[in-house]
Amino acid sequence: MGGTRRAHQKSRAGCIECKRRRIKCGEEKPRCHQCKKYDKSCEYAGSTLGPSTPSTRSSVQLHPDTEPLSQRTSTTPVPSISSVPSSSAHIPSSLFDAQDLSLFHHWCLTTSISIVNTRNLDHLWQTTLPKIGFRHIYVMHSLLSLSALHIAYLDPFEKHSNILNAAQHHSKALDGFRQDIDYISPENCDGLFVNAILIFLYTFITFGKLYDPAIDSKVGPRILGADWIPLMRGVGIVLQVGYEHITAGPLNSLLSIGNWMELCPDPESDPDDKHIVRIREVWNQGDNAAVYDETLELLRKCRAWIIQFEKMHVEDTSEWGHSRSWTGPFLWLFLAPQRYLELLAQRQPSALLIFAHFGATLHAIRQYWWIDGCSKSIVDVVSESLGPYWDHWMEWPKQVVER
DNA sequence: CAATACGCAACTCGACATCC
DNA sequence: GGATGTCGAGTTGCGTATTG
Repeated sequence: MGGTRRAHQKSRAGCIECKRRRIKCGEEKPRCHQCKKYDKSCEYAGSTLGPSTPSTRSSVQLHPDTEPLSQRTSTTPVPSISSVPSSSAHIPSSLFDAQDLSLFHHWCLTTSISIVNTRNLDHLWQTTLPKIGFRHIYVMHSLLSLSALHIAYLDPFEKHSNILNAAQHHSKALDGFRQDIDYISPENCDGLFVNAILIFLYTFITFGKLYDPAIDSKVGPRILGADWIPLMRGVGIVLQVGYEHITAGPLNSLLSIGNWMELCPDPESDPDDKHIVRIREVWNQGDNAAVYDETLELLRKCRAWIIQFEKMHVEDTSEWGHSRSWTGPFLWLFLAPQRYLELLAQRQPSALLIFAHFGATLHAIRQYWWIDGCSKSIVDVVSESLGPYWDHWMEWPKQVVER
């Protein structure tokens, strides 16, 4: 005791173990010096820890009523699980507030089995994903955000507050994703991959039926890729590094692409194929024609993929493991050429037109609640962006989404 | 004696006030 | 409006007591 203390530089993002032990963390990644020295598992919080978030040492975070949900905005850091470590062994239960636990309960009982609603795959959403969520807190945030959106979808009276709550969790899920993607390893590639899918679902849901102009004034840019195009690149990086590990693990079934490679667009089984094919006239021989042609062929394939499941008998889909029609949009978005996504971001008319036809294609799988309303939003936003000059080419997508 | 626990000084940073 | 200062809540990690 006595004397002056040694001056020191404070870190702001030390690892969970060093914080718990109240010792200096050098923040080396993937393992800090202290954790290496004492052979501890070194985990960094999956979300940004705002300077004003309550101390992780105090256990006062079980306080659902201290801040009305309606006052929670994306710029107001929500106390509670923002600093939960990514290891289940280190999650103090007091860091979850009662509302989060309620959302988790809803995920396990209801939302998880509503995503694809197929017996063979429900287990993955209901059990495997929460397990990954215990290891990677950003995945847990994603699960909670989808759960909140699902409640908002089911109960219009609770819509506004649940959408706000979902936005909070989504923002933390994104923060964690951004942090972890710089350190892809066998330990986190499952978490990163599954989080990308969940973030994607979130994006779809929020510009579908649950779109709320009071909360989100920039739906147009979001629908046209402001959110999901950068995410697409992230998924590509995760799969480049972790593909073998993911396919060898519990998420294997999410990566299985069945007969996609052999699938051929078939005008006979798709009566609307002519509407898709005809938009080639728009870019015929012009700049980027090859990119648009390739993207359009992928879209036709995506339609063939969805249609084959519509026509399958239940016993056939069970042979497949489950109906995979819901994966169609993901496959198209993921396989679309990078150049196409750039052209879409630039709002080139041909790219927008293809995207509107993709929107119309989504209409075929609107039985999934998370896609309900997306097709109309996409077509509306594209139509507004293109203007009346393109109405002739937008006729069919507009018709489809009004059905 | 090394590892762990934790009191509390030092520090950070947002909010607000004041001045230019 | 921007720059600067002050305040105080919250966070970090030094240094020491305790434990095995």
